[in-house]
Amino acid sequence: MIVADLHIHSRYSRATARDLTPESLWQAAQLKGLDLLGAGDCTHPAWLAELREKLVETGDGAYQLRPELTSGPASAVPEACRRPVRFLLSGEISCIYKRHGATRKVHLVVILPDFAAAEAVNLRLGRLGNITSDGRPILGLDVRDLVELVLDCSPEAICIPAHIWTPWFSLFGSKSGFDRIEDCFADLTGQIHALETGLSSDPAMNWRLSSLDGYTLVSNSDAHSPANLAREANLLDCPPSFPALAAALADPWEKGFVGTLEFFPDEGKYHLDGHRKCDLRLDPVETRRLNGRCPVCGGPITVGVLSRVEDLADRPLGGGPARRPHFEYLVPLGEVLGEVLQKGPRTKGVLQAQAELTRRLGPELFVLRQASPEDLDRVGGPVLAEAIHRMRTGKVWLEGGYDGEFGVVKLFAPEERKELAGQGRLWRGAEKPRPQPAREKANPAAQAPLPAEPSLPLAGPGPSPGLALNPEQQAAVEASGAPLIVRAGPGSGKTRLLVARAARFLAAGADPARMQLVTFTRKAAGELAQRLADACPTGAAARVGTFHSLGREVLTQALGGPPLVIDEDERLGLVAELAQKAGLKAGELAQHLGLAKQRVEDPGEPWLRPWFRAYQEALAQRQALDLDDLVRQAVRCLRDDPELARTWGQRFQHLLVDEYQDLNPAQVEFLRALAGPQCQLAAIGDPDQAIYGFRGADRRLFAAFGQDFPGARVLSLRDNYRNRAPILALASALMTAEPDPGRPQQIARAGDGPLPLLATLPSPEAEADWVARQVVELLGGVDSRQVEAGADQGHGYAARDIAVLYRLHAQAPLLAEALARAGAPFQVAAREPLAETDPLDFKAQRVSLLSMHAAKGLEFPVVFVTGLEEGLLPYLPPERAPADPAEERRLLYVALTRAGERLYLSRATRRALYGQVRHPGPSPLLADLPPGLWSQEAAPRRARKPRQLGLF
DNA sequence: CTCTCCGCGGTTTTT
DNA sequence: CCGCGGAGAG
Repeated sequence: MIVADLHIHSRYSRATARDLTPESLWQAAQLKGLDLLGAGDCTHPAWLAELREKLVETGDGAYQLRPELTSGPASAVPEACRRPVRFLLSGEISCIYKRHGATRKVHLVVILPDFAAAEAVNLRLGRLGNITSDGRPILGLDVRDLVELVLDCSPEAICIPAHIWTPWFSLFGSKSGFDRIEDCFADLTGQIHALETGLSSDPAMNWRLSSLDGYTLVSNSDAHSPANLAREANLLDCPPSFPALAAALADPWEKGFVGTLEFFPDEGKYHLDGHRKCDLRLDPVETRRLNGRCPVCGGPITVGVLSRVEDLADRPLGGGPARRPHFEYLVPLGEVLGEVLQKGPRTKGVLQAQAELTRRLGPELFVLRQASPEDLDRVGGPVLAEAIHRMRTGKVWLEGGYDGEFGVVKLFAPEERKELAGQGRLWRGAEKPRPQPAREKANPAAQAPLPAEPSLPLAGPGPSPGLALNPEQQAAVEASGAPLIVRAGPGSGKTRLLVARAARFLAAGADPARMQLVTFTRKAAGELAQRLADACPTGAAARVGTFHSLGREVLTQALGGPPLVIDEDERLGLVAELAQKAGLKAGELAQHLGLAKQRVEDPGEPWLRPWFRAYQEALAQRQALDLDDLVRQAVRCLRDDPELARTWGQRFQHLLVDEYQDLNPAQVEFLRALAGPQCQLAAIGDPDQAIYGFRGADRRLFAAFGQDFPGARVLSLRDNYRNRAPILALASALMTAEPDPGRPQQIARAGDGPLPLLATLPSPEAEADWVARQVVELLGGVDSRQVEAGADQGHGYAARDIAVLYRLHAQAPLLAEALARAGAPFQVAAREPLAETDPLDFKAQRVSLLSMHAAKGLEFPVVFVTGLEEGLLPYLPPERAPADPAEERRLLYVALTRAGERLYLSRATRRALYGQVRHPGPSPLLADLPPGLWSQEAAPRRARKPRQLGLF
């Protein structure tokens, strides 16, 4: 018979002992009596490298410590404990993701056959998230997809859902788990053969779910220090190797899975229900009676494992399958000796006694399970013999753990303990106390079965109710007979309106080939096309494209073939050549030429004209155009060729233009040429969200629509369905400083919410830490330490609900580091879209870090807007022209209105930019936010120095 | 062709 | 300050 502990951690995991090395594990395994040990944290590159260096293959599917590492003086193992220790490669991965509308946090233990498999898994995981910052990586990844990935890398790999009942991080957890395994693993459910019951439940509790009958129930220590190894473990009657283990887990009765060594589940941290903060311990019946609400603080009670088992059980107390594996309860030897000696379990006397016992009798598990009463008496004394007898027979006092508080197991009654304390001599030779049996540990769930109350899965927000429109939207959809421009603020249903209008005219018989929707980006075009297809699934789709694609089409006809467009590198090379001749910086010339190209006419600046012409000539020599020319030259061709102008001017019955505030003069000219008298032109946009002036967009064209398209009708959408009232109030207040008679007062239709919060931090590092702390709290904690530190109950937000915005990409690394340290899954929006994405590209379940510009058009329930400082917003580049302050105000407006429910603002009072340390005051834009509309974070706690976790 | 060292420039971004 | 690109060496 061998004893196996398959789930532990290394020193690279959070809150673990620093002395967790392969050598110390080898030593501790022997002192405990383990034959087979999952080495843990195999997803961490540094730990895996260390394992590769220090372990060698045994040749039969396991590893062992290099012989030369077993001889150091520090690794002395008493003769009585010495045994071969086999290692396997194992690890635990934390998945945080949204599924069926609710946030899920599920931990998975993975055991891999060899280093090649571990490295293959790490390569894939490394692309999905940060696996270097924590031995137990936290990934924004559906655990079903993780299983697929692991099996893809290594078909023999063993996947075991970890501590399946803990409320916060598990398959069946009350806080973020599932009710059925199939709901979690879907089509891959069949790949799961074993479940880890965790400290707070024992096999008997699990037997009450007939749905678990087919699974092997395993127990592991989840140790964070060598001392905790084997506090739970598995008994196997098979060789200590990977293939034998895999076979035993898949076919326990035939292949030698014997059973488990267990904590008294009461001792687990989440056995009962309750509130640690409120000092409230409840059993499931009481929780029911209180309707799940804490009578002290009113918050939801943390529902423990016992309750959860009751909820999902379909068998009565004591019920179970016909055939049940063996299991036995243990109390760690340190705790037993602590009671015997009336001292704490980690005190010097206890440690000495423990060392003496293992030296003279054998490993801890032998002492606890197998040593004869006589031997125990001889070495430890009668009190010890009695204590262990009671443990073995289950005659113990139990006080259930709850809400992260460990439970208490006592082998002696209080009055016995008093008696013992008076005796003085407890260790070896102490008198045997009168045995006074305590409550027998028959079954932990000593309560009457509870009436089953179905726990409903959280319903996500329902689908948007078709194309239901408010009266203003309806008017904008119907309007015809004149050019139309609609001013549509954030969250006013801009896209819905465009789609509804197109659908309405298509339904009325408009020719789809003569209807064109125009956007700026291909992404926007794609989304619009999709929405339109959804809205009118039967009819032929209208044309949806970008200004550039439309320009290309015109030019193709004008030139009798598709134009050749030079790519960006080529263009920059060309400009650089010219710049050298001109004695200018390449970047500077490129910018001027680029801006000039936003207009149809050649530039007016005399100094620029020759270079502009030279540039155009160079293009002509190559018979090529640049991207801006697609629109500009199309307009010129339409000007010069009446026949072409007629064709295109008559072509469209409907033109629908998105983001009109971002147009440049060339694009307006283009529209004028395309919108003939028969054409219904409808434009939509929001001049308050015009943030691309720096690349030639001219928001004044929005107001000038009436001049460019005479007889135009102007409408506004006032209802805002996105931003909670306090967020909208703050954003609106920001814009009142820039008066605009045409601006409608938006009406908050999304309901009330918390006030936006501004935090002032001493440094960018502290700011990043603050953001990370808030994120962790919003996620309800990403590890148990945070949960136990009272990281609130969470708010039901998933990582993908949260965005962190900044003015400069240079701010991103610190924020990313802080989130990585905090263990929150995140992604940084790349400046350029990544050329290659992983083929197994899962829907991102991560916090998004992106620039305020990149956030345009997006929305998130929770938004952080960082770096609200003098010099950063509005941005004042050192030694350069300052950014347009009005545009920077609109940029902040865009940023604020990305937030649906919660808005956090932050600034640092020290910031180093380009090597210069500055002490900026608050952004002057903050002065325009009336004090009543936001709250301040009072004296933020100073950031703790983060412990260095990784080497990478 | 590849490596290293030095100097300088360094918002925001789409086609 | 620090990353990238150009230049010069091997």
